[in-house]
Amino acid sequence: MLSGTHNLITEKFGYLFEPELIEAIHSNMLLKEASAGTVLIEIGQTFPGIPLLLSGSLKVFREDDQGNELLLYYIESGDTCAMSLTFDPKLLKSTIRAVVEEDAQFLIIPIAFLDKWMVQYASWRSFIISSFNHRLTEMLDTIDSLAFKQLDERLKNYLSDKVKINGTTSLHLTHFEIAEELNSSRVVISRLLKQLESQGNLILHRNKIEMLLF
DNA sequence: ACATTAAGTGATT
DNA sequence: AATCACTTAATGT
Repeated sequence: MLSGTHNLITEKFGYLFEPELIEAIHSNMLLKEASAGTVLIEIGQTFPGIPLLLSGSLKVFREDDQGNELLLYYIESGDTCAMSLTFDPKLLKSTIRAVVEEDAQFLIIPIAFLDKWMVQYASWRSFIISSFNHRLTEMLDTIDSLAFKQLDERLKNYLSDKVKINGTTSLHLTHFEIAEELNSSRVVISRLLKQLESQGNLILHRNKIEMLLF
């Protein structure tokens, strides 16, 4: 009973879920791992179930009809993906793309249980509701970042998010990669970064940005 | 030494 | 803020 995965689940979710629920998760889940860069789900694909992230982090993208990517939010360990929380199996087509940011371990829980546990476990119900809440708040942040903030503000937010997510101030990124994620162009990003460098916020290297203030 | 790829820059829209 | 055209710098072969 005390397998490694069981402990892992208890460690991440034990403070939230009652033992019976942990037990139920344990006997119905699929444990998966994926390394950085792996595309977990593409737009239009069907979710096999809902994911619970145990370690690592994911980034979630939206894409417009011309194929432009836009970073929506990050998912960290202990989180689930609110976009996958549909109760109607017919609606389980993904409207987003999820890519592994840092090597990740996660559980897949078949959708059937999502519904069942909602009525069975109070802790599950509040977990689902609070992750909706959490995600909605975060989504509002990105919305007003898009609507009201200039690109240099978005870039600053992007960089400090990276520092937070990766737990390091030394970011291994090219200007081109940043431009893609913010849906801008490489030249513009280079100029803004140069500007931030001259303000003493960071130091630029090839393939690397050292963050000083963030 | 040469090729490739990342980053920097002035000019134009 | 984006794009073009070009330069310069870093890195791999």
